[in-house]
Amino acid sequence: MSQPLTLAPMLRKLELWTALNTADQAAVLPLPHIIRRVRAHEFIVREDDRPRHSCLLLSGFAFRHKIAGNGGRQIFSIHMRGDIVDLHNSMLRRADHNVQALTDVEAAFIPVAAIDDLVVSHPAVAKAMWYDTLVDAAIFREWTLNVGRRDARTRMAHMLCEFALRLHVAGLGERMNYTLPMTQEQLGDALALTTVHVNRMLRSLEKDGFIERTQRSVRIVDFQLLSRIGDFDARYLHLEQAERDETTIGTGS
Amino acid sequence: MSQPLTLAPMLRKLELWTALNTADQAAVLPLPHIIRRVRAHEFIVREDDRPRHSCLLLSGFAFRHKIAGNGGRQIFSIHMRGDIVDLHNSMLRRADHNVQALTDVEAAFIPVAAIDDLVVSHPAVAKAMWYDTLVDAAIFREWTLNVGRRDARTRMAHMLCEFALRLHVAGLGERMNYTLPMTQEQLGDALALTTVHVNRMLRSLEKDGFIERTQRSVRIVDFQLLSRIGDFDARYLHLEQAERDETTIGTGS
DNA sequence: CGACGATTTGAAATCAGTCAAGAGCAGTGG
DNA sequence: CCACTGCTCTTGACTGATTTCAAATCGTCG
Repeated sequence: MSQPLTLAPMLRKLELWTALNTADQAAVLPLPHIIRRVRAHEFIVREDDRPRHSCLLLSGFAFRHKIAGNGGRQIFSIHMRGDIVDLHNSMLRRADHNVQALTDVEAAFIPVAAIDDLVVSHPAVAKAMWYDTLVDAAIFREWTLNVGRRDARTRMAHMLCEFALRLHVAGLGERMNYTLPMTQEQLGDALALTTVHVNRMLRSLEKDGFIERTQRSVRIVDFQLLSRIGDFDARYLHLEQAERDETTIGTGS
Repeated sequence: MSQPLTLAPMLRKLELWTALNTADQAAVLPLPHIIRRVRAHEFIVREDDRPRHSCLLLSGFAFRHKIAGNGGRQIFSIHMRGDIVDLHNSMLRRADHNVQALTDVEAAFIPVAAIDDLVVSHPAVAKAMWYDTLVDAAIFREWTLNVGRRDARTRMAHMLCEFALRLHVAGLGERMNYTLPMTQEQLGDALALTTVHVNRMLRSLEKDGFIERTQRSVRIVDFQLLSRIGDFDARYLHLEQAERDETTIGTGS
């Protein structure tokens, strides 16, 4: 059961969305949970499971995806520290997609029943979690737009911008300079492109001076510029509150 | 403020997801609201608005969409009677996408503040609404998969299956025989295809005997078969409860 | 009847996919 | 310490599904 502050990243995430009073905070932190390490590539939830736990990421990266009948894989989202990664599946009772570890992961598994009780007794927490779901949904919409209506290069640039911002907000990644937690194949499955084409688009962005790269590490030369190239407008991430007390990420200074 | 049963379709929808006791029902029905007619093509919410009402569809169809920088439009979902069509935008406080009437629409506009109060005083209702958001998100994921990983014909067939089922559940559409509320251009924006290609795919499905069509009306010859063609598996709609007491829709009898 | 939007069809162009192969890099074991 | 293995990244040539462009037909409504 470990120290009482293990679930602090969850509180941090929820408070991005709504202010929580002391009583609410005091209800979240002592939620029962089990810490477990999950190896890269292991499944956290499988489609059709009936999950009995919700999973809070403490370190590492995970992703949601689904396999089409023709074998194609579509990745829906990438998750990082503080994300409650299968609130969707566990609240719906029956998983409609897979959640898999991208890297080695440390996670807190919270019994669904405990969350069920919590949301009844603490409406403000329920609202924060609901809000979290709403933001997830907003990101899904943006990804649909990305895949459906943007060309390959724009899509790629858009993804790089989203990563930069989300890593920054999660307190990972050093501003405009971060390491992608995924291979080009996985990037392809998120963008609905082939590995080959992902590679070409990355090189194209590099050649044109929008980014610098070595292996997985990416340096965004000018965030504003890449945003324009990637048709990226951060509003869909609903981070207004989070950004209030941050220096603007776009200035690069 | 009209009769006390105007909001019954909302109750019906929420009870697809969770049982509500008499007190909860009695809290939903008298929510303050204004009935308004909205003409086809009119906007219900615009990106960047700060909506002060949530909108329950009583009749007609509406859709959510967003315009990319290159002018392309991506439709995220189609809504029908009983759908609470901008819970997303109104709860997030700042709209990140547009909601527009597809046909002439009759809708009940409920003040956001009233819903805010309701979810604090009635946790079961809050949970049902949250669940509704979760199902919306599940549908967004499936659409991303559709657009990202299925070819044009499969995508088209998938959409026709989803419509059949959802119209049926909403108590509209006559089983395997319904009228599409949208033009081929709008279908294209939902499937991320051009009008021309939508037309070709429809004709192809028709030629091969999977559907019959006249104008907007569609008859699905064999639902099981079209499901196979469209890689359609209804589980993402999370209708288990709803289907429990329905005769199987697939048998066509 | 005329007009306008929606549907249909054909031909040409293109973006991204497929196929194939080589290069780089990390970990393993001899 | 180096060869071997396996994965990821990179590149080129070719293919093909879908788009683009253009024009004809259909339907509905004033």
